[in-house]
Amino acid sequence: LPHVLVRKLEGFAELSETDRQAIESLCGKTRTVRAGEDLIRGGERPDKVFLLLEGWGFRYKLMPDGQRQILAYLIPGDLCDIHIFVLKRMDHGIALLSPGAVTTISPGKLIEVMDRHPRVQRALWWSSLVDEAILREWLVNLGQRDAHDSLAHLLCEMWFRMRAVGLAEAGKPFSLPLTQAQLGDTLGLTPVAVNRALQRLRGEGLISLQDKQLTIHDPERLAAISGFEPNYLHLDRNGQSSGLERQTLDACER
Amino acid sequence: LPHVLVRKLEGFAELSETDRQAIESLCGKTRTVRAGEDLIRGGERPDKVFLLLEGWGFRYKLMPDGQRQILAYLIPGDLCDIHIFVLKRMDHGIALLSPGAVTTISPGKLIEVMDRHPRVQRALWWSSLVDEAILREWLVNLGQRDAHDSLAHLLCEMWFRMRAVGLAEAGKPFSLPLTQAQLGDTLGLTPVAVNRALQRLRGEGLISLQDKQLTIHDPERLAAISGFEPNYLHLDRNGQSSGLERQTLDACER
DNA sequence: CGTGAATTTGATTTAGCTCAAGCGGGGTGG
DNA sequence: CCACCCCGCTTGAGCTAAATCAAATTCACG
Repeated sequence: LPHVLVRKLEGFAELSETDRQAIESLCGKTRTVRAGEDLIRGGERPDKVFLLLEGWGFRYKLMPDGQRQILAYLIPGDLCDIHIFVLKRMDHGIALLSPGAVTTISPGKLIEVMDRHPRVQRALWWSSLVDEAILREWLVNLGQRDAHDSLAHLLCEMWFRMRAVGLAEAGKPFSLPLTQAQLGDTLGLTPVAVNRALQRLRGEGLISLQDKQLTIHDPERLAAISGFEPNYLHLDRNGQSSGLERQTLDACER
Repeated sequence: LPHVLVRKLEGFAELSETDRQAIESLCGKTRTVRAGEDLIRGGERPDKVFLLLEGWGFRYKLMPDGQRQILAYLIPGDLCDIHIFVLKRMDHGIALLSPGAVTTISPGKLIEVMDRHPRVQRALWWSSLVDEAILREWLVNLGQRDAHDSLAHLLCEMWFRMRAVGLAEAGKPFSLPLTQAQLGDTLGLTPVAVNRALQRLRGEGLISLQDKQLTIHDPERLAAISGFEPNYLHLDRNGQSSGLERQTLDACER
């Protein structure tokens, strides 16, 4: 089975066999994690990088009144995160939504691999740029779109992301292990607003969602109503993931 | 006069004299930019990096209906941006809010300097982590805080950022060249909601804002009501900006 | 089975939107 | 030099999407 991180990074850069081996050598022992378990909490000093192997995770911030804002979803292959170990303390927490598995990577080893394998470094860099682009698009969701449209947009995004790592295909249902309350914490809505928006999407024949399995019946229409433009995910390299400009690539290569 | 980018990066890492010279050598000829002028538009292929020398800039996305979401503010010393030249096309635009000046940096030269000056590279990396952290905090603003609190939070943030580059000091007014409509595009509010929230902040004796000059009369109270916690800006290195953990620093140093 | 969590539905309230009108000041052109 | 105009700010009066409150129903799991 192809390593989940290799698969993800191959979406961002062409990797050699030794690149692939280097990536695989990063991983330590895997650890299973219960649903809801924190990998790290806001304010803690991170000393290792987690790689999510199975299940979904999420970044979050807690408000003094107990409200929660979800800042990102992590799916298999995502690092949590490549670079935060540079900073003294986490400014947010990371937890699992569903039971899953992670492996830990030591910062030192990661830096070593990045030094020796520029293509890997570039792929990691790229991937963190995509994370930032997603954050910007979520800002648009919260700032400009109403409940119905922002939910539609989020579902489109998750479908594209899952497809990019081989966990979803056109026309088939895929796993979306989120409660309506968690969707609400993502979009700044109450659970009841999420419920009604979901009803409407179902009524419009756009999606089915039951038992945490989401089916998107009409991706084009769903994208159209929500203004979803997949370019921000930078996934257009050979139809999958975005390519580098040649000159920049060469420059990076030294 | 100390170079604006040097000053900013010194907030993130201790730099040697040669580091400082390398940074200054990056800059080409400066160009003045009119208020409202685009540096780059969404969808374009970036081929250079801009460094903002004077004035305020902002990142934005346009909606099909003409609505605008502001994604970030850029103040003197900010790069727009260090790394986006890796990606094929901009997924957002960058423009100036006020008349200003920029200089352009070639990607190749930047990569060369980063290779030769690891401390500079780390400072740039750090600074992009802070940008991401700001994005996360804005998400909390839009998702969880009401108009009054999110406006208060944003004003706190801008005060801290301006202070960190020496453009504001405690008790004194500083330049905030934003219209109420632009504040609205930032916080997902209409201009009239912004106006009323500003009135209330003024009425509470927290701020004065006239002629684009903002005075914060009671920073503690303003921070308290909005739940502002400056740690996400990672500015605590010797009271200014956050320090690296020793071991990580050494690891990065190779 | 039973219990707590997740979903659904309904009724009411409200923060912020929309629409609209007035005001002030700075820049432009006659 | 003045008149005009445009833009940003302010204020007022409804309106509406989503919040809040509440309860019923279904579901997952021990």
